[in-house]
Amino acid sequence: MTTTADRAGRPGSTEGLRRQNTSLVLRSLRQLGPATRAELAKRTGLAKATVGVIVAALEAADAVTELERTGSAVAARGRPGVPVALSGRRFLALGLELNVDYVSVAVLDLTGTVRLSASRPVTGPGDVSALVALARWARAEAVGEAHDLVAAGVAVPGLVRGDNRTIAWAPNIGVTGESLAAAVEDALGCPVRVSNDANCAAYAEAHHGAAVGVAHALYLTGTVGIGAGIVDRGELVRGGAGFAGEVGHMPIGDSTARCGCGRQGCWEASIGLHAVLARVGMTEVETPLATAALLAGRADREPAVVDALAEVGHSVGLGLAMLASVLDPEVVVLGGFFVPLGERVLAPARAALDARLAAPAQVRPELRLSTLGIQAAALGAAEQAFSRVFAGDVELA
Amino acid sequence: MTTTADRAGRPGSTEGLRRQNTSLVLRSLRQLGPATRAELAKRTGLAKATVGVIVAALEAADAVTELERTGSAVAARGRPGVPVALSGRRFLALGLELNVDYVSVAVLDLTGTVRLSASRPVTGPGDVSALVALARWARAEAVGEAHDLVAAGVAVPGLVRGDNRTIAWAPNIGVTGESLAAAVEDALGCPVRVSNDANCAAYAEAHHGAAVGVAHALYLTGTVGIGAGIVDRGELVRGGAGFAGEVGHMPIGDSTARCGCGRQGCWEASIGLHAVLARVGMTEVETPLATAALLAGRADREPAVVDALAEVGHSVGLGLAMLASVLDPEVVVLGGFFVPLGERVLAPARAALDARLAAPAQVRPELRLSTLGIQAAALGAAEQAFSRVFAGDVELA
DNA sequence: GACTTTCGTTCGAGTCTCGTACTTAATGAT
DNA sequence: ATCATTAAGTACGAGACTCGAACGAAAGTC
Repeated sequence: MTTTADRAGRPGSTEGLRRQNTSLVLRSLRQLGPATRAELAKRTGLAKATVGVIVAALEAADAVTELERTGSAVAARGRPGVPVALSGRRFLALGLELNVDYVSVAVLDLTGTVRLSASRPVTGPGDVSALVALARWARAEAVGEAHDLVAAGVAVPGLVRGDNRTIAWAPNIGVTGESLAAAVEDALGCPVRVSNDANCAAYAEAHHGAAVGVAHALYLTGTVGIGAGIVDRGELVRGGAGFAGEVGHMPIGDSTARCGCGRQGCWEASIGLHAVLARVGMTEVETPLATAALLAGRADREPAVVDALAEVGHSVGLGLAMLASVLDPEVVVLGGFFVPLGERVLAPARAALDARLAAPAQVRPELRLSTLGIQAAALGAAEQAFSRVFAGDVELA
Repeated sequence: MTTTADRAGRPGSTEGLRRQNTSLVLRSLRQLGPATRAELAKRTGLAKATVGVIVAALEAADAVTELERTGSAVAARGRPGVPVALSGRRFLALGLELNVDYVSVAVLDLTGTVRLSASRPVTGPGDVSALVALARWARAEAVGEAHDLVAAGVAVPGLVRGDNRTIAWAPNIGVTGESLAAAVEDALGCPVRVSNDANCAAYAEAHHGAAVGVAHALYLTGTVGIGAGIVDRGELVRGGAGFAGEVGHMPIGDSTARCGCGRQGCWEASIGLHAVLARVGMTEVETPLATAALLAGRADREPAVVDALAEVGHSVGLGLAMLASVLDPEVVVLGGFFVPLGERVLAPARAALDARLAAPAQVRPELRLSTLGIQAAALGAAEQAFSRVFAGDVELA
């Protein structure tokens, strides 16, 4: 059992202090954009001299670069400062996703720019060798000899333990244990962390997508199953074993609906892809997203489909009401097959949510659609790989 | 809107480093008990010399004391060390609870010992002057001139904003805004933080009660309403506005049950005190706890009551299944009127929970009864007041 | 061209942690 | 009894870091 003693328990040396302040500068540059040293001092509260030293070290490590002074700048009074920005020249992070019908990869640089992003369909579920091949290809393509790969992350649809390594249960891809982490580590030669796909996607939306800068966000993904990722105070809520966010089998919606898990009344059985298709008498095509796009097309012509989607939206809203009561997020992002369905699901979900808000003082969380699409999980995995840098746990040198 | 930039954003000086390491030593003493300087060095990873300096400073501030060498110690080889322990001599924290039918107070010293604990019934709901009087009395009684009051906390049944000051909505006590915080601050002359009562109780259980040392715990309180407190990684999950844990009005259980809030199907309408009493045809006596004790007595004689409580337990389990899916706690603590009802509710709740666990890999969270009773919230408020000390945010001097 | 304003750096002072060496206090062997 | 051994706690100097003040540099303004 995890105890509170684990947490926050490392001794701090002066070197640690340096890392801490360095990460403060890095975060400031990442979140608030380029700035002169003087501006950075104001932003961070550090002394001008300290910022100077830190920036010099970062510059030497090729983590930041001085920008050309923009001629269009407002003519200020004194000596103009030279803006410093994060540099994408050296440090990269890599994110992978191993899913049922595809594998994908994203490479991110320190500035947050996506350097490479690709998906490939796979024939069988849980094709680890395809993932490793994709990883190797991405490494050769985007990283090469000129860059340093800081770390990598792998997103999987399944339960991953709190060690960010061990897959406890992932029936859809049929991979368990630490073998996946080991295989990818071997292929890339850098530290690898495995995470749940919804958690990764949530992290991605909170850093790049529809919920940028939001500290308390909830991400709901719809594929065949339903999964959630929870961001509280900017950090993922993982739970005791690392299994938080497994919302697909909560008893919500139609209590008679049979679920693939063998029980009745699971949320997934009301709003999962198969449930939606059953409602409108449609069969699945290649991917959930393609299927949903087709469905959205039909909704333009058939009022019955609109009604069916409204019912789905209602169940979505009911579940979100539950989650909002528990977690009080500022923004809820819907991903997966919900994106093509758009307002047809969102609007009734909002209505159901409004009807279910606990207190007058409580504000309905904003419902948004994912902007990252299928790349969300891989992107989030990459961003998570950088998180240790921005947290000051690891040094750029 | 809160953004991620708020978090973790203070610059670190060498002085801050010192505070950080000092808090590391304090936490080690609090969680793992007294230890010699050498043992502390091993526990924390700090150098022996550093621990010596830190302990000397803490001793000078009367925050720790050297213990008499226990004669019964195993005869070790070299020079025996002198154990150092947290001292209760100087620093105290005070916790208050303002509730519908009572106010209560708890005073805690640095060692975690409860120095004073008292409850008083009040005539009208939200009797702020009674709370202030109790606070003054406790200050005179337990703090006096000999001690330093580090900080205080107030627990209230209602929605408190993330600033830990502003009450946004608390219909049961009819107090809103910052007036309560100001009144208590004025009476005590130390910083005051206001929090939700369930959050405080959860914090108390995680530090003193049924979930000591558990990093991921969920607390469920039953009074007239139902509320939850969420502990993740040892810290309270507050949500965007600070309203996380408002689980009473989630749509769970009997979907036709009418709730006091005007809607149907709220969890509270199935497992709240009034719902339970209605099931067995009983009326409320003075307090929820007394009522539940009476009810437990009836259950010894009347099988129908046992059945009714089993139904309640089932609904409790259903809701906990939901919460466990979302949050994955290691331990769930039930408080309030659930305590007297004990296994009569717990056992069916466990059964319902087992039937609803999402994945085979998922372990059912342990269900326990609160051990702190009515004092939980006040105790948690006091403990929270100390949290800034143990986090290294504030110095003992 | 002198003045003002602001940026970035230099430098010395002050803190803090750390490793080493040293002193102290106990046990166990001779 | 005496001395080696073992381990705890302390003293001290080295090294790292941040900070404020002072200073030089690079603009615009009068």
